[in-house]
Amino acid sequence: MGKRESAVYIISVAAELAGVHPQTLRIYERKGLIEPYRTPGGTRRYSQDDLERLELIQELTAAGVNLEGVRRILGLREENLRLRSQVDRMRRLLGEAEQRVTGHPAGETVVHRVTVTGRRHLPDIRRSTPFG
Amino acid sequence: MGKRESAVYIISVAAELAGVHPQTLRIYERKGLIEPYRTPGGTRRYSQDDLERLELIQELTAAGVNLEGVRRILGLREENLRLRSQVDRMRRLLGEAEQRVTGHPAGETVVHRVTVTGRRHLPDIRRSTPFG
DNA sequence: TTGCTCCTCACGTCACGTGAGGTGGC
DNA sequence: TTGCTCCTCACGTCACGTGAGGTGGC
Repeated sequence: MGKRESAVYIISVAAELAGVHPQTLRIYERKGLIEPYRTPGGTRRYSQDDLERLELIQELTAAGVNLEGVRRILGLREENLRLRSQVDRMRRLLGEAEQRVTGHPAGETVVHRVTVTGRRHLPDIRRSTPFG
Repeated sequence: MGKRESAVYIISVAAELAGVHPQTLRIYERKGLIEPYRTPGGTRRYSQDDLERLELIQELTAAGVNLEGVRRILGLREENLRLRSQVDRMRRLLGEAEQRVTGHPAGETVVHRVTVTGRRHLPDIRRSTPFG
């Protein structure tokens, strides 16, 4: 969060863009929700990523989540995204592995074949619904 | 939550076991954190699963998360656990698929082989750290 | 100097836990 | 009847956002 080059917004601008009080941004930082880059002089600089994170924070607090809740939810969401992309990657690898065995491209049938051979169900990721 | 047979604790007992006020349990229910079984007469009955969920809720509120935050965190955690077990299952399937190709059991080298053939990294699940 | 930054302290509002008060069925 | 249940309403505390007040560097 807050790479030197991309951190371009001073706190008043970031606050205006996010629609919050500058002091609110300082509170968010103290509570560990966001960590803007600091210039050598000690002033905060917010990046575009920071602004997107602020938008998420706004959504959650508007929905009634307090700051400690927001902090944990952001962490869990990140972890969740990591796990999702990992599942996607492994699903692709399984398709490729099957193709090497059968000699033709993987389709829906591949999932079935792998399932049968492996004696296990391959769960449908589309079932997992994102939260909040 | 709250299967008929396993829901054995009346609210006063559940509250005592969870270390909270009975009225607090009613609040948790109104906020959608927990849903005990109801007898035909309309009284609440809590199961062992409910009590474990209450313990989680206690941990989170003690850490300063408010009830809307708890509600979402519990949902995200569940989803997270589902994703983790899905990754585990697919990892096992990949090992089995590789064994069929190479003719010998999968080990650390299998991960490497699959990675090379698939031109992608197989992320290490042990990297993903559980949250709060 | 002006307008920003930094910080801390104080107030108002709201969420939530506790408790009281009044009801009804085993 | 006693002790539980159900519900709603009220109060106290705390978190958080807003704002003021005083500082210092471009």
